[in-house]
Amino acid sequence: MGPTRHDLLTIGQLAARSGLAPSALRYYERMGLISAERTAGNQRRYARATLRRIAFVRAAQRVGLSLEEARTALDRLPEDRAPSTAEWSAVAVTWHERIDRQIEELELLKRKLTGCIGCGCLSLSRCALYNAGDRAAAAGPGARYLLTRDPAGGPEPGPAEGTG
Amino acid sequence: MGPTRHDLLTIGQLAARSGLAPSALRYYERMGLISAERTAGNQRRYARATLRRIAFVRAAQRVGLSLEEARTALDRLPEDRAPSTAEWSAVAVTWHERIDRQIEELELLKRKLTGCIGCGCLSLSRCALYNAGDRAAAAGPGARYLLTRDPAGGPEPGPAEGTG
DNA sequence: CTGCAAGTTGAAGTCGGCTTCAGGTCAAGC
DNA sequence: GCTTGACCTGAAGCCGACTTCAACTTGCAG
Repeated sequence: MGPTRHDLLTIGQLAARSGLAPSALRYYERMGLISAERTAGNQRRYARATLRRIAFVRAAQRVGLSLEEARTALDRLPEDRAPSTAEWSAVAVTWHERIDRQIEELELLKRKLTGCIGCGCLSLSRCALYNAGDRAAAAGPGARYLLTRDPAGGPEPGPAEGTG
Repeated sequence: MGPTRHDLLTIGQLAARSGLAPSALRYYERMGLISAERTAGNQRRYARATLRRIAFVRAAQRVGLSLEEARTALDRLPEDRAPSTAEWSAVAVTWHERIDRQIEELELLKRKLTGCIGCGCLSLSRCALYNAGDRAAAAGPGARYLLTRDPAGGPEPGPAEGTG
């Protein structure tokens, strides 16, 4: 028994339940994150499991993954049922590590910043804050930061730290 | 005395010393972050203090500020000399707070993630990770994270990698 | 004086994650 | 059967922080 008609959601219903805009859902579909059946009239109808996939994607984003990375991670989980504890915990542990790394780097930044209060130098060659020689600082065009700002504020992509 | 000719840097020299591309320096100028004198032939010549301004901007970016915010912060520091300890510490304290907030949110996220390992639910309505009711989660389209990704050479950030 | 690297400009392109728009179609209540 | 609102599509726009491009000018070594 596949999903009955009652289990299928229109894009509007899915949008309401997931908190995402219909346009975002269509975008997710283009990105290969979710999929939908179609009615005879070509309208999307989503299975309930789609809600779980969306939950996963949103969680992945919170951890700092791009949609592309989320898609990769998603491919490792079952499509039509809730992941087992083992399956989910494998993912969660990885995410945990990511978060720890991010926190670590922020701690480092904080320490350097504190040092800079003392030195007041702000020179390119000497300032520890500027020269923080960690991966984040040296990271190429792919490097991004996960930054939280006040909701009232505008969007805020991280520094591009591009080296060329 | 003002800067002598020897103290003035071409855009290429400034780029080499700051690690930024010339195009980025021109962009910073358009954004009002730095400025330059011009030669008779209209080429930019930068005072050495510009290096300090750039250092400040890059540091600001690391803390998660946009260039616009960096400009605002920059306006509070002296243009032609190193900031005093008091001046710098006022700025640094603010940045410190930002970092602390970011760390706090990551810690929260981590706790929720840990909880999710136990529950394995990943349901939109119940998953604490998805529903993390803090500002970051609730923030609309403007919400962004400051995410550190591995540079090209680094270890794979692949989710769910070999942790199972 | 010549030759060429390095500089100049404005305009357009890039990336990610969407939103918005225009113009047309579908589903369902009355 | 008609109306209305939800849905469809592809294309374009948006944000920030840049880069890239084309076409042209400067500055300096030889």
